[in-house]
Amino acid sequence: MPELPEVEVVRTGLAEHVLERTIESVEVLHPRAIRRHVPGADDFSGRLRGARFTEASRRGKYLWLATDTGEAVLGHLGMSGQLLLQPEDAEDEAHLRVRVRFTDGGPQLRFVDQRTFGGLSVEELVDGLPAPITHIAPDPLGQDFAAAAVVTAMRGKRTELKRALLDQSLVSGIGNIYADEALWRARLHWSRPTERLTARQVNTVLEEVIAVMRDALHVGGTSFDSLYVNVNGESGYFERSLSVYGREGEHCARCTTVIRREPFMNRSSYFCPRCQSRPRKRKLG
DNA sequence: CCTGCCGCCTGCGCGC
DNA sequence: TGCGCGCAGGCGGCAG
Repeated sequence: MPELPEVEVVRTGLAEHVLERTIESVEVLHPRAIRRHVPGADDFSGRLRGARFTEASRRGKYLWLATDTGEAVLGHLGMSGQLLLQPEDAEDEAHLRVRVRFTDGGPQLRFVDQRTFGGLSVEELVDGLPAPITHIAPDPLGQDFAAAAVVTAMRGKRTELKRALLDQSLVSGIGNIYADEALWRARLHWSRPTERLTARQVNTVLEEVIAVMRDALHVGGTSFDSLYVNVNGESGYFERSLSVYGREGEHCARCTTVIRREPFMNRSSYFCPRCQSRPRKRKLG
């Protein structure tokens, strides 16, 4: 469940269910799930055994659980990852990758990931951030988000607007869905060159990113299928509120023009060709 | 330095 | 019915 609102739903669930619990054992069932943990599975399990989770945090699409040993389990859900709380006797999921048992004998924490693009690792905290994600920019729902600085940085890039929105080192947490939704709300075409946008236009699209993510968060995030669920396996309801994403051939809610899909970075961009007019080619010089 | 493209994985739905 | 293909919400690494 990869974009910010879905990851935040998971973080909230973890905060409710795993804090102040002590780890009895950690079982790695698929080595690829901990490939970012360089010292390997035994080290991963060994570092966590006996530790207690103290805090559940998130930046963009990364989340981490700090422990009383001063380290943290860093997680990314990739395209298909789930963190679930399951009773001891619940059958193993088909794509169960990592299992955490607690000394209290309560529900296990399970990392389930069909495509294994996601993963877990144990990391040192550097100024409160796991070391591998210091390059990830603050996300739009965070306290430390500075819109003016992001506007300046984006306008300094020579790329297309949607590429900039997906660039996690500029602003984090945005993925394909919320990029398309924010662009539609801001009435901007995905391929607008960033260096020709006004500060006001970039500000608008960032404000719409915040608005659409807040809306999604209020209904538990976006779920297209059973892969995208909270820690209790429940789906969010934002899918029904999407204005353009996945709606090729349907009518724009603002102007009734037919929504289009275009190939973009080996996936898709959805947009209203009338509300979001394509940038004109401009002569060089 | 910057930008853009590729590979990593599995499963599902569609058209033939 | 079966098969091949395109598609899927992401990222790091690397080439140019």
